[in-house]
Amino acid sequence: MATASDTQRLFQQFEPELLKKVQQVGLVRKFKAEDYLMQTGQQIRSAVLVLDGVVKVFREDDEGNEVFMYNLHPGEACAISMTCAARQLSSQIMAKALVDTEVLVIPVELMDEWALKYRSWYQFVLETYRARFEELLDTLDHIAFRNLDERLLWYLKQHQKSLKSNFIKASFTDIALELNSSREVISRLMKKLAEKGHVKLHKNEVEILHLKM
Amino acid sequence: MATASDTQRLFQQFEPELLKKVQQVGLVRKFKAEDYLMQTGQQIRSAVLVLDGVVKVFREDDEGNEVFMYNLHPGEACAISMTCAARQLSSQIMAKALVDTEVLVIPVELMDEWALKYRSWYQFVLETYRARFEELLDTLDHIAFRNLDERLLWYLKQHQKSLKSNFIKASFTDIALELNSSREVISRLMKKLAEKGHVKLHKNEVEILHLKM
DNA sequence: ATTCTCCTGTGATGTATATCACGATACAAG
DNA sequence: CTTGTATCGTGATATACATCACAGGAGAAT
Repeated sequence: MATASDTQRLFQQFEPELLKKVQQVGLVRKFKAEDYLMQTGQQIRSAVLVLDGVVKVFREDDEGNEVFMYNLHPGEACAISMTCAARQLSSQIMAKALVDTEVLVIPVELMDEWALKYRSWYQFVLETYRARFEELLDTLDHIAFRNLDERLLWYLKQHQKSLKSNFIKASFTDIALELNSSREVISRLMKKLAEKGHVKLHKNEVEILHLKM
Repeated sequence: MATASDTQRLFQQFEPELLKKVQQVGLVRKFKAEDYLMQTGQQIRSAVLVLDGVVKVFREDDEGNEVFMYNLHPGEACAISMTCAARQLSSQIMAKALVDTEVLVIPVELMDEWALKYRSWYQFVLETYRARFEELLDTLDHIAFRNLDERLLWYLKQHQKSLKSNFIKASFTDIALELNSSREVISRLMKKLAEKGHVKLHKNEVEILHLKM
């Protein structure tokens, strides 16, 4: 459970007055692992700041295929929620808690007000955009230029970093869905990684032993 | 050549005072078709607003492969330049004039000042981000989910719309580069499109006759 | 006119990945 | 224990696309 001092630590770049307001008006919402924070088509009415946990942001097409966009961690915010909120638009993306997660919800009306009033809030919004944009570009690079084996490695690294754990609880079917591939292919690639000693395979779980960086 | 009244028309959402300032301090820079406005690694010191022409924004990897991101049109701005400028970072992207182009360059110092002072500037920055982000997501969708034939059609449509012309001056080699494919493959796909009556092929030029939308 | 260079067309072949088909194993529920 | 339901492994085949090899044509330069 995130405390007031956690908030302070995560957003220490905020001016004291802004920080106080954030704590006053921000609504804390909790999500269990696997819960959806946002779904395609859903109306957005507020900005979302992550306090604790990890949120996977991704895109889904008509046939249920998905593309991973990026993970959000404590102290980070969803860029989409910020701009869509500002214009009352509906989201084109999905957001899902990877583990138990807490977020701070800021009503849309305040965002505009704060942007004009607090330099640190404006900077935060801008930095959020810049960071998400760069992550999205990184994802684009991988999809455009890399083969599946490299993308699988990338996937494993991302999860290791985001979850701060060497154990990834996911079936090959899950992983295949995230990478727009198929179970059989993931199975074969994982076997190769296991043979090279990079991972150890368990039922419904991949243990990361050592990934060359 | 873009006039003061063009600027006014393109950015009519700006408050009168802001518009005046933009015209006062904005530096007009002209680029010929094929000129680069920005290259990977280059330091960014200003925001760029497009007044006239079309600017292609794309990414390039180490081996010279590229991914198209989006085109910028009059009244639009480069999101990358905005955030990177704000943090004095270097760009990870390339920007190139597709036709003769005029842009308005705003020094980075003013961006922050204006954001706190003019609501319409802040809105503009936010809207720029939102729009570029969405376009990037669209691109991501195409690369992740579509086959080359669909992506080629998409490419043709984009150019038709951006250039407001049915004639695309580009060799198959150029197009292949933009789509991360190869000349031979584009040649075969174009032949199919020509057989279906969608395009007519000329030397170094593709004429769009009728694209199913 | 000759040569050179760039653009295009096309068959043959290679490679990465998807899909199909099937069997084996593990765990949960009855 | 039995049955059902996910999960995983693996060979065979199919598909999209890249790459190779080569040839013909168009325009620029000499």
